[in-house]
Amino acid sequence: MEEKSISDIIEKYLKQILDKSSQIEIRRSELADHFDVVPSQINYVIKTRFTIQHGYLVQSKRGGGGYIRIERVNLLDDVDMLDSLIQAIGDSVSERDAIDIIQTLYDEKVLTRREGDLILAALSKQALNVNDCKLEAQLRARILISIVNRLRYES
Amino acid sequence: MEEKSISDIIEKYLKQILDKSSQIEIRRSELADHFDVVPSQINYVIKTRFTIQHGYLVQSKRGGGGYIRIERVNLLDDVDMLDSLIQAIGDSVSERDAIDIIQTLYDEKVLTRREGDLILAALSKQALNVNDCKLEAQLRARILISIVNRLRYES
DNA sequence: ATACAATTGGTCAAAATTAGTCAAATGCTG
DNA sequence: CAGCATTTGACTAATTTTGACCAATTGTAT
Repeated sequence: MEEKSISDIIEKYLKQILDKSSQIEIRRSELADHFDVVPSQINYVIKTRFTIQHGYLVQSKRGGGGYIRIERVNLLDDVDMLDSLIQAIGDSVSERDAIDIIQTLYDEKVLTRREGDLILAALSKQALNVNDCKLEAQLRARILISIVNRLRYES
Repeated sequence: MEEKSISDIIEKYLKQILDKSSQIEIRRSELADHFDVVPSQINYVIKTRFTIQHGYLVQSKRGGGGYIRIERVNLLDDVDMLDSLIQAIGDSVSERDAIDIIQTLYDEKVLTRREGDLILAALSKQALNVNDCKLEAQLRARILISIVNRLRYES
C-alpha cells in the first residue's frame, strides 16, 4: 500500500517484530547493512516513526555492545495517560504530530475512527491557516489539549 | 463526449482505473511523462476533476517515495444540507452560534452527542483564545467548515 | 589507574527526490 | 473580441537519503 521508500520498509519490518514482542534490540550498523543503507538512516526512521506520539519508547547505548532498544508502550496502562499526553503535546504541535497523536488515540481505542477524522479536520493546516506557522502550531496544541481534556469527562 | 483536451484524457484514464479499484496511487512525474505533459498539469486535472464534490479524496506525499493517492468515497445523502450550513456559517462564528450549529447537527442525527462535545471543545473560547475576537471568530468558522466538509463522506 | 585504541550510536546539514503553487501564455467558445 | 479553460514553467515546500564529524562506552597496554 505505501512502502515506497526504504524508510517505510524498515519501519514496517520493525513494527512487524514489535507486533509480537513488545520490545526489540537492534544493532544499528547491522540493520543498516541488512537494508543496504547508511547507519544514520536508522536514526531517521526511528526519529520519524517511533516517537512517543506513535506509542514507542526508544533507548540506546553506544560503545562496545551498544544497541538500540525500541519498546511498544501501552498508554492506557498509564493511569494518567491523558496527563502525559498533554505533557507531550506541549504548547506547539505540527499537523504531522497531530496525526500521529490521533492515530495513537485511535489505536488505544480512546477515539473512534470517525471522531479522529473529525478532529483531524479541525486541526488541519487548511482549517488553522493563519499566515503564521508558529501561531498555527500553538493553536493546534491548544485545541488538541482542549479536546483531550474533554475526553476526561466520559468513557 | 469527445475528449478535446489532454486534461480530459487524463481524467478519463484515471476514472477508468477508479471504476475498478476504488483507489489508485500515482507518481506525478510518471503520469506526466506518460501523457507527455508537465507535472503540474496533473495537479490541474486533480484540482478541477477530483474534488470532494465529485466524490474523490486526494492525499499525497512529497520527497523520496512520494505519491498522489486518489480515493473514491461515498458521498452522503444530505450534502445539500451541509452546503447550506456552510453558507450560514460564513466567515465568522461566535461560540454561541457554534453551539447552536452543533446542536442542529446533533438533532439531525449527523453527529453523535460525543462527537458534538469534542467539536465544541475544539471551538471553545478557551481553545481558540488568541487575543483578537475577530480572528477568533474567523478561525472558528474555518474549523467548523473544515469539519462540516469532512462530514460529506464516509471513508 | 591512565592513556589510547576500538567499537558503537548520535547529530546535523547538504543533496536528492518528490509534489504543490501561482501566474503568464495560449487556446477555445460563444 | 471577451471570458473562461487549459497548458507551461519557474519557484516553493516536504521528505528521504547520504556522509562527514561528534560522543559515549568498552577493551587493552603500560
